[in-house]
Amino acid sequence: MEKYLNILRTCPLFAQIREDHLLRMLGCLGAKVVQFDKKYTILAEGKPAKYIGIVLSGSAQIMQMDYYGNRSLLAVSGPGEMFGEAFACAETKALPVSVIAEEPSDIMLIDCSHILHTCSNNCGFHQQLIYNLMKSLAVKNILFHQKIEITAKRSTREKLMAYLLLQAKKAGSDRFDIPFDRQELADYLEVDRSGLSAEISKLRREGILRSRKKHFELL
Amino acid sequence: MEKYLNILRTCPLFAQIREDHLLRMLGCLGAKVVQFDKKYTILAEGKPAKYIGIVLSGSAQIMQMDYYGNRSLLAVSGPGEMFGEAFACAETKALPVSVIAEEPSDIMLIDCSHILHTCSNNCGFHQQLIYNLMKSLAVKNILFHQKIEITAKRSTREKLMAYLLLQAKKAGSDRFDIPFDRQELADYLEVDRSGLSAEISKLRREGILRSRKKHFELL
DNA sequence: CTCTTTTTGTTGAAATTTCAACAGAATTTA
DNA sequence: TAAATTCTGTTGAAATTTCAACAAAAAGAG
Repeated sequence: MEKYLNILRTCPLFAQIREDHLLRMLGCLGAKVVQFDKKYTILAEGKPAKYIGIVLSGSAQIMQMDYYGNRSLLAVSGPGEMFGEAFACAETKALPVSVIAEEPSDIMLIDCSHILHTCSNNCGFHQQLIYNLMKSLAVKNILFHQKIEITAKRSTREKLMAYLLLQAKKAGSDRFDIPFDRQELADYLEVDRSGLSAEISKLRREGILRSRKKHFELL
Repeated sequence: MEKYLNILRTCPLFAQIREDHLLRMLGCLGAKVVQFDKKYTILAEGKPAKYIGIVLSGSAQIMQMDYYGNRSLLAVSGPGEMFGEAFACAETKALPVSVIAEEPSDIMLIDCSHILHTCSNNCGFHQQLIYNLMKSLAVKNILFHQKIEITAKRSTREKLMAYLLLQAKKAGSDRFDIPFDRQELADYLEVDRSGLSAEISKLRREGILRSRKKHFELL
């Protein structure tokens, strides 16, 4: 567990928690670490939503599929980031999403009820954890909000530009890499992949951007 | 303030708070009540996001507009429900949405920093409020999630049916009323109003539903 | 009750998206 | 390195959505 301390320190769930307390706390919470190979399912749709996941290495895609295979990519969590906490905190019966390892990943799983329902030795840590969860959930809300703002646009071009402008702003530069390949970007924007490729080419021809695979430059 | 107690009791922010403590707490939090006429702006896009709003009577629409007037309706809060808490809790600089009174409404506004940063007399209430906020944010996350699940569908018909099926499930009956008029439903589903009307007519002709204004019956 | 305003439904044309199929590039595997 | 697989860009046809304009219905105002 010690080898993960550096990454756990960056996890917002453990903000303001002293490092020497962290290890003991993990024991108290029953945290366990599981390794997943590329494309393996970390949490499966329909299963009880009891776990909070923390990416220790690799990355996790939160996705949803409808009855006829239309994939919707909701978010991607990288090292130090959490997933599943909204469903766990709301004590949802069945998970409406699947979480997939994008690459070989180490994932920490914590049974959320251990955080929500304070243990017998009413340690002050619980209060901090709940505060941290509240903060994280607020931020997640805002991320969802941004996704809605982007996908609410009516055309592929508008969605794409809204997304790229946001990425540029986040990167603080007109040159940046996105974390998606074409299919994933299409799934995130909720559009057709081939139409997305066509639109990117069009923007390139119009001199609005330059791009090569995951790298983009806005001109 | 007393006359609002009945509705405040139903607000998830005050879950598990004893009624006799509630009034004092509201004073401590600097809660104020403001009345808004129909279509008036309760919170304006771009302003600092410091307030949590609670609908005491009437209802509030959370909406967003892009540069060319495409409206997107994110959510509607009715009596006892909160709005703006995600932005306030995340301490967002500028509000990315506007909140509009759908009808004449009484709204309670609470400066969120009074909840987040515990006051000198470190009352146990703060802990409960933060726990309640955490729970509410988790639920809001799930609501956003449902909206994404609906609007991720590719056609007007699929979006509409996904929405109606969810409403039917929520109502526990195939006959139910929706809280939107046609334009609002179109704004929520992120589709064109006239196309939505046409689709509803088509579903009616196909014998899949019956509807009159805001009332729907799935057959 | 009448007049005005708002809401809803219809329509056809224009624009866009989706779909399916394929070819070339890039990457991975053996 | 060669072969196999995955990813990306292209294309044209079919399906859908948006847009604009209008008429009918319903709701609100005086």
